[in-house]
Amino acid sequence: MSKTYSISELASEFDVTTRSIRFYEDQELLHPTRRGQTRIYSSKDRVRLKLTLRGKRLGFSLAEIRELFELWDETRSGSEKQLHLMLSKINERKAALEQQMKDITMVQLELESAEIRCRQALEELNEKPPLTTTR
Amino acid sequence: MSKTYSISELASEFDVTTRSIRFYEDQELLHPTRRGQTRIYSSKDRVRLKLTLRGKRLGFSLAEIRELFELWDETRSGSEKQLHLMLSKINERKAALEQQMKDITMVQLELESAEIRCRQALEELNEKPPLTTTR
DNA sequence: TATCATCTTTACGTTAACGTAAACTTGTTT
DNA sequence: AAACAAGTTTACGTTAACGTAAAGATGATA
Repeated sequence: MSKTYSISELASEFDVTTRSIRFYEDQELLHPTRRGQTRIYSSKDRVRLKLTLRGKRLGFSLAEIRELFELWDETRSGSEKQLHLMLSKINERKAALEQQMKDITMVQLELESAEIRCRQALEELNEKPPLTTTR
Repeated sequence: MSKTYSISELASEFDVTTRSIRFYEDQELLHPTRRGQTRIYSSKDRVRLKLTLRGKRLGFSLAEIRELFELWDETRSGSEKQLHLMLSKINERKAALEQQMKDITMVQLELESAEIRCRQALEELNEKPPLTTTR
């Protein structure tokens, strides 16, 4: 038997609420088994949770994330058509991520120049201190 | 006088609805002037709209974007305290963006390997075609 | 002058992603 | 046995970011 996790273990490891984890199950992103009425999470579930949170950080909706999971599952034993569909989805995502990279780079540049302007303003404040605080 | 824009000009240029643009004004992200009751957007407003949309693509909330705008405006004639606050905000954002970069890189790698696996599966389908379609 | 196209305000509706509360079961500790 | 911790279901509440009428003002055009 490989390792399993309780809901609160995963919650604290990834710093999310149990409510969220149950919600992700409701949205069919996770499929834990049960012992009695208690949820048991496999390491596959753990990976899925990790991927889910990463996807969220990237701005994907839960529905999109689910779509990707389902596509991938279907692809593992998929027909040629399924495989081509998966490939096109993959390329959609790749294009979106490239756009995001560009956006981030732009904003980083803007932040850089903003920082420089801030530091210059600070220097000027120190070179020409207000009269009330001089001497 | 420098160039001005109507609401629908900006809407079509950036592919957003006029509803959104008015909403951004409601959230104090834009501050167009008026001619009569009609909104007139300056090129500064245009830049702000562009930055707003870019920020959104990066997962910033409108409130966060507004906060950045306000900080920047206050910083242009700011006290030392304001400048330091701005610097720390800038560094917060930089750290968040670096994390996003890492996330994107991870997902890109995963997409790459997924693509490879897809292509291999396709090759295998062609090498070993199902009996029903052979000859 | 009538009809548009474009703009406006007001206001209720919608969706996603949970938060929060209530009431209950199950296993463990005192 | 009583209390406590951790889990459960059910269900209503909340926030952000708009969508979607409805009803009216304004200037240009047929």
